[in-house]
Amino acid sequence: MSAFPSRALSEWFRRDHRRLPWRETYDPYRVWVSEVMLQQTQVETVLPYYDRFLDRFPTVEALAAASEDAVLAAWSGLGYYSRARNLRNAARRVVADHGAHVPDDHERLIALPGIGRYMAGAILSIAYNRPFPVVDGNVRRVLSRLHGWPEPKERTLWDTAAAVARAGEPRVMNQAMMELGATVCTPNAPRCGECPLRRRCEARKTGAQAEIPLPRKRPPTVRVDLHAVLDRNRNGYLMREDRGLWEFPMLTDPPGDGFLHLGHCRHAITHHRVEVDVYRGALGRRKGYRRVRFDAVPVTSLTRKIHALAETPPNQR
DNA sequence: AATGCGTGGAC
DNA sequence: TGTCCAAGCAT
Repeated sequence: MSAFPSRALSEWFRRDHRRLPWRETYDPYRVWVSEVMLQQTQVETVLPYYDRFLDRFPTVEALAAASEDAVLAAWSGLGYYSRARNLRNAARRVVADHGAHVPDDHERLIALPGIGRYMAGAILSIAYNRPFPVVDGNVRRVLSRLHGWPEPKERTLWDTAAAVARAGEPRVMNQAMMELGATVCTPNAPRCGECPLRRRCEARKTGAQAEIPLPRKRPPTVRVDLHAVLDRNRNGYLMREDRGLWEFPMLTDPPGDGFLHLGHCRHAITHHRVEVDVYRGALGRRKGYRRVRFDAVPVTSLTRKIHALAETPPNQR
């Protein structure tokens, strides 16, 4: 077994990595914020949020002192809002229990809400340059192809990633693997000609890049028809707020007379001036209806518009 | 272990 | 236009 080509990889990273705002510092708090934002979220999406969020909450103390509403407002549009609530709660604990110092040991990091094995490894390696592994989707794909594993075991991936982190400067090695997966070893049409690992890559040897790694089995999509209730009263439309997100009440059965199905009323959103009534909790969270898969819901594209409208003060409309 | 979480990009 | 997909964390 030949050694991992750490030199080729680190030199490639130092030369070819994208210059991104969160790569201008190793400040643990900033690294942490970037990792939370980037979780399940693409770089392009995060870009407009990152600096703004840190202007608003420049330190872990500032974040800990902020209200949940203020943090959610800064997160609005990024999705996965429990990330923002966990981040704030974790910041409060860092201030209360660790003297506002982001922990530099695995046990204390992973005990914080919203920090799992990946994020602990990312903070330890990138901020503190300690040799802890990271396995995200990018690393998984790069390692699978490199070693020719169509269905890699988690255990094997983490063990292999740990060896990678130790093969050079941890913050460079880990970021290089993720950057490689994001920019070169992409899911479709990987640019193998530019890859610093190409001479060792098993998938490339056999031309099996497209089959490695195999997609994970997904449960079949269950379709559920949902009806958003568009209840126009004299002040506007009835809406509810679910932890910072505005939406129409939704029912599995068609609403009765006096209500309109949103699906028939798309124009209403853009053709009327919408005033928002806050409708809190009377339907219960998801009670009485189920949302099985988000993209099976026919009102998603409107939710964002509603959210934007709800945030605009009435005197600006 | 299987599932929900929100958004945006690919096709 | 709709449908699928990404891929970390908590539960």
